[in-house]
Amino acid sequence: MEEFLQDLNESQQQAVLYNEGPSLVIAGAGSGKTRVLTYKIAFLLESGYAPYNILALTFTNKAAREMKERIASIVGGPTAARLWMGTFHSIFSRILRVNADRLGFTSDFTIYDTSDSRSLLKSIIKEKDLDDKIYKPASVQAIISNAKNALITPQAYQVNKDLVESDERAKRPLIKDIYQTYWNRCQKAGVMDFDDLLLYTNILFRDHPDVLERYRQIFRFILVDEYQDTNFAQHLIIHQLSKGHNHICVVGDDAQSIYSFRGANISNILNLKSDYPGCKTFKLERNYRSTQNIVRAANSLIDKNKEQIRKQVYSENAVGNKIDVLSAYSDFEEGYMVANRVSEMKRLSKYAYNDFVILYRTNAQSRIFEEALRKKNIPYRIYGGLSFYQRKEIKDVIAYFRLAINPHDEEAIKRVINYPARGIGDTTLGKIIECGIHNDVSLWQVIATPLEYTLPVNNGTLNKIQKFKELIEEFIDANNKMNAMDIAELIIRRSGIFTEIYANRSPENLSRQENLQELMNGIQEFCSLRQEEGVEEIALTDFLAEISLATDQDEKEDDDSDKVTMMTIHASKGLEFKNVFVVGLEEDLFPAALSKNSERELEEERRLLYVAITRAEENCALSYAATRYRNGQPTAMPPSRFLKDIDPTYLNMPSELKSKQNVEDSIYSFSSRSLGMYSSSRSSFFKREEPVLPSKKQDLPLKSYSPRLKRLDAVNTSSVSGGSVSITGLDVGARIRHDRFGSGIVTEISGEGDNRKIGVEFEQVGKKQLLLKFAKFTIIK
DNA sequence: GGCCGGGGCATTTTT
DNA sequence: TGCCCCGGCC
Repeated sequence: MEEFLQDLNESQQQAVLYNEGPSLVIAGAGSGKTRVLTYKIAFLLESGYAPYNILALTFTNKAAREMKERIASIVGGPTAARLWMGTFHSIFSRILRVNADRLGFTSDFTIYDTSDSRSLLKSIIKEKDLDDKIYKPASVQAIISNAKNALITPQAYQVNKDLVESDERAKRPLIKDIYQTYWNRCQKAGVMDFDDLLLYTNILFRDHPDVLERYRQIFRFILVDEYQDTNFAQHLIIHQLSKGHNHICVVGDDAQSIYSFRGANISNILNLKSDYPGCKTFKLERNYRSTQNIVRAANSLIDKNKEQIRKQVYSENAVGNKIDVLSAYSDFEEGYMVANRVSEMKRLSKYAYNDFVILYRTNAQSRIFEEALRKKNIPYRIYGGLSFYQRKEIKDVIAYFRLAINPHDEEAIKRVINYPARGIGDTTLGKIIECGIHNDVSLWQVIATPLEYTLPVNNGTLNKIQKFKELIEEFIDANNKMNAMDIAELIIRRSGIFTEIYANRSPENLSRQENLQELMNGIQEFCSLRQEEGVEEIALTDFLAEISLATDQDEKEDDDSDKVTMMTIHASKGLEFKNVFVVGLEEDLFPAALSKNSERELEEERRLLYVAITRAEENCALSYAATRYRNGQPTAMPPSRFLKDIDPTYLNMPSELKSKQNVEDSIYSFSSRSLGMYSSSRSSFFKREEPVLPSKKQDLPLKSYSPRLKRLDAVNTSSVSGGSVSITGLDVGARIRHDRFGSGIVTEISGEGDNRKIGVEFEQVGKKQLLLKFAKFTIIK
């Protein structure tokens, strides 16, 4: 440990060593926050805490994975693996599964992602004959999500005057009913959405003190990363768990709180002291990332925010260049200026394309930079877009997986009841849904026993439904007997998806085939990882539990080619680049027009720019355009007010801005749904009488899975090599090249027909099993 | 079921 | 200006 401490500066050391009571570590940008967190955990382990007594929460899978790896390198893999480390959602979904019976769920509940819940809301709105122009699914979803994050159940919502009146004012009085219906439907279907995972955890702890007490005993030390991004539900879970021992350390930076629109509440960190009396604050103020000019410029900007914890972030790196402010006539020209600068800088210095990032406020801005870079032959990559698990073909397969585990899952049923086409169209589905609502049962119950619920369909349809039911039952049955890999295969084959997707070699199908292959590789990798950890039988449930909470946010590690990066500022949090371009610094774009309603949101926009600037290690440039195509129209754009917020000492201003003051001193109007709207019900949450949910007796042992699925490739490459057709010349000893795994030697061949697989010893990645049906590789000799 | 065209729309998106 | 969704049509 001694030698580790030498890696830390004074304030980092203090933060690591103080563990007697609650502490808050304010970690300025680039101040070595992760290092403190990892060393602190290592230190706790050394001071006698068992790994399974430490709970360490992060917001992203990626952060959890990285921290786990770093801790493993200090204390060893097996110890690190026993830590309770993961995202809020993954850790508490594990806890919910173990205690599901207390909440009227089974441990097999499935998880709705954002699009599932939106789709359910859509159908509810339709069923209620409401106008979806007024009850926009997305807005309704946001309102419900906010309510859940504030721990307001439908019952509580209905009696909450503020909320009900606010909805009435907005001419949407029925939101409370939609919420109630949505809630009931999720229960019937045995599913939870992302927000439910946190809300039900709170309900579990509130209504079952014995459970809370048990976890208080287990989690003897709690650490939370990125605390500025916690919402009320998360805050309360932590508060409940740490009550008593108060061994809690939260790390964060209020200046980097940029997710309030997702429910994050900056006051959680600002007011931490009142929640944890005696809380010690440590400030990590030395920035190791950026030049002095960049740090000072960023400081001068964030200084304009009222709501913040004051700190003195400083750098002892070189003074560095001033921040360039680039003024363009048009968005078009802005693209060219940036592209030109990239090539100039690359030519004049030793920079690689990887050293550059273009950060924008909205995804729509990327186009123009793409064009400009392409014209100059500058390679680039764009982050954001459809994640792997959101691709249609993947969602389809996963819907079947979900049904094998939880056939009541409504959205999964809707998705695949007629995919591949089996003659159960919208009309029939509509009847099934109606019948389910009428009898207060799940769709699956109607499908399983249509006669019992007098489903009004003809015999032909009844037959088709029967077939579908048998199919799903086959999967359920198989799921009880087979491991993840085998059942995944079975599902893909028996559902008809295989036939569908491998029917022809159209480009779309080829891409689907690749994605399907990728999914199988993902399961494969998941299984082999788990096997390495000594788990023999890997159930599909475990895989599903993992990927339901996986997003594709992780960066593309296997693409190490030299490219300029483009992404939104939000996506850039936590990353660093030598050279940063922050583009589109214009009023109504950055700050966004909608954020000008309130000072709060404006401050968040300012923090967003702070985050953007502090990504830079060596150079930073801010650009704006005087005109920009917006909604088809060329629009005059005044420069962003934020340009005035930065101390000009650290800027190279264009002469134009120096002379005339066209940054308007605008009058903002404050309005509408302020952040306080949910506050009235919050504090009383733990006292409120809630209808106790019916409980079912079912107890499952805690499954010990460690979430770490290696990232799947989300990018469509167009290379295709047919391994699925002919396998002549493929024998033990043959040398093959695989798209992903590189080259290797075939060491064994096994299985028959569709099950035929080969074992390959790859040079880079070691031994892998490949299903011939799916594997794409070429035989080299 | 798939294709086409019109209309509405257009912040950010850790799980 | 583009994109996405829906409705109408084959």
